Amino acid sequence: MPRPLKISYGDQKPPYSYISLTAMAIMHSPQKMLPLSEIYRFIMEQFPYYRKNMQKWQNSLRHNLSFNDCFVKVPRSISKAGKGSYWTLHPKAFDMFENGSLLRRRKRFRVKQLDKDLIDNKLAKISAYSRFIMDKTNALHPQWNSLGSLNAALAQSVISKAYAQKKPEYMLPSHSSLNAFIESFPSRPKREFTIESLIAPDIVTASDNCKIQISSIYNRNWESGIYPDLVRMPHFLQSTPHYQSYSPSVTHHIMHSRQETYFNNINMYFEA
DNA sequence: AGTTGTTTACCGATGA
DNA sequence: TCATCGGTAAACAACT
Ligand SMILES: [Mg+2]
Repeated sequence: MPRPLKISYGDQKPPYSYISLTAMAIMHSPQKMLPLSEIYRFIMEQFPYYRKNMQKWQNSLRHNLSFNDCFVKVPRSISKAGKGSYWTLHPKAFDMFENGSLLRRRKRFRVKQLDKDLIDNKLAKISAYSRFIMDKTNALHPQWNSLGSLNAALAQSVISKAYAQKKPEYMLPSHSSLNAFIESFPSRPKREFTIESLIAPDIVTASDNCKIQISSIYNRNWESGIYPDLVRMPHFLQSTPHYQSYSPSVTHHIMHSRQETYFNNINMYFEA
């Protein structure tokens, strides 16, 4: 990663690309991830050049965050307030700026298309799983699917009570067996070379009111300390017909990666 | 209304 | 030289 600079560039433009500057900010943060506003702050504090024309270079920086695979979003935990996601580096991009920090890298970091296909498959399974959950919820409590004015707290208590009583129709696989359970769902066929499928956004519609979008992928271990504060896979009981956002986690292994654990962070939106 | 994030497009710079 | 990397502008969706 680019070095911290004791050198002051004054009003001169520092010899770093936006990618370098962003990586610098991220690597200097305690948890190796920052919200967008903190990336701004770091750059402006370190380099006076960027205290002017903020709308322009911040637009460029946002473009870099989205465009480059080396930057991935990490969803905020529900407990933490905040506007956007955290941004971190893809673990395989951590040594991207090994030899100094030049304006231009040898190669632009890209995630293998095969990996993206793997994510797509997993996403389809999770989508099917969420549909299963939604259908099951609707079957058990069809009245909850009717419009709006449901008492979410009441629904929560009803279901958590049934769950505590271990009523079989309410039970879900434990978290430890969840991955296998999700894996048992069918995946989507390979992406076809039609215009529509190539143009289609990476959003899979599980059911009418459930959208799932890949938020980030990374491969840190639980022990690495950088692991974000994720929320466990929610009970289907939590998916009341109110707008909610979850960050379920799913593990899978990718070929040639030995001890690394890949995590998909996926935002699921349920709306009434 | 301002922020955050995605995407397309164009062009200059740069490295192999 | 040529493929690609980086900077910039801009349209736009979605969220707070
Ligand atoms: Mg990205």
